[in-house]
Amino acid sequence: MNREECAACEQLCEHPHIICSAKQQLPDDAAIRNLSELFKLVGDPTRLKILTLLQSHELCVCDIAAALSMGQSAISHQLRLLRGARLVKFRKEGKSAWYSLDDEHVLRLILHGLEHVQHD
Amino acid sequence: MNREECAACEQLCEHPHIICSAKQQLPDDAAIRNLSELFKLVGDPTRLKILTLLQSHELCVCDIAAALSMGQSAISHQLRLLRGARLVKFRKEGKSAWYSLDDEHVLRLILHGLEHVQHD
DNA sequence: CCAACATATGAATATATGTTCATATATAGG
DNA sequence: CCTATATATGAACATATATTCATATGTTGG
Repeated sequence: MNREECAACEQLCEHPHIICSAKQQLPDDAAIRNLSELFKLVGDPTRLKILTLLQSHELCVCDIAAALSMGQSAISHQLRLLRGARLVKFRKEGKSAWYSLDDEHVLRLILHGLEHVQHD
Repeated sequence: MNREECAACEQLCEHPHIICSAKQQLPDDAAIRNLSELFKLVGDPTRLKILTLLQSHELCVCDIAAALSMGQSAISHQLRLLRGARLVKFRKEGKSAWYSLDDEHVLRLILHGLEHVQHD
């Protein structure tokens, strides 16, 4: 246990031991930031639907918009966020942009969460 | 493939087949809502830290606040959200409230996400 | 009963976020 | 070239959200 880290605890509350041992379980700041950003991205109904739509075929923007009955612009904005986090990738073909999942990891995460939601 | 569902597609865009087959992969609305709420809850740095803090010991509110260097009120508000989604439970003992994870599922989901974040 | 303490909660505030609208860019067809 | 189409993007707006402050509730010890 780190002495300096505990110094603050002892003045502020009653269980410095517990606090310090719990703190060691915390991932570092970068991991927390990245992880919460990942979950936040998947934590929006529109983006969640986009990702599950893409689970087997690539789709172009207008197809996604039509499938979700939403405007093209809204979808495009969300795709930008997903692209930025490398959750989706795309290829251009003529006027169209075909989007697909960038790795299967995310889909597994979603399916994992789905089990959780459907089981309880 | 559902005829009625496809009717709209055919007027609006170019690939009705793809759209309709992609749509079938979508979980129902309730699942999407629950799933995105779950991910949204975990998609906040403070709540993510709270949940990982709790992964092995129960903790009282002031310990969590001290461990995260945050105000008691902020933690209490977040715990309420986590409680509402049954991600944490608590027991009262005298003046203190001891919080713990309500099931291990969530923790596994978080660790799963952590792999994703740390691997790329 | 009173003071000290732990927690909960409502109101207020600042910030983040999702969608829409208008428009820009780029490509294909005539 | 000019038009139609697909996509991207900036600005604006409405809504959601996280934290803080003040305060309420409930418990313990004197």
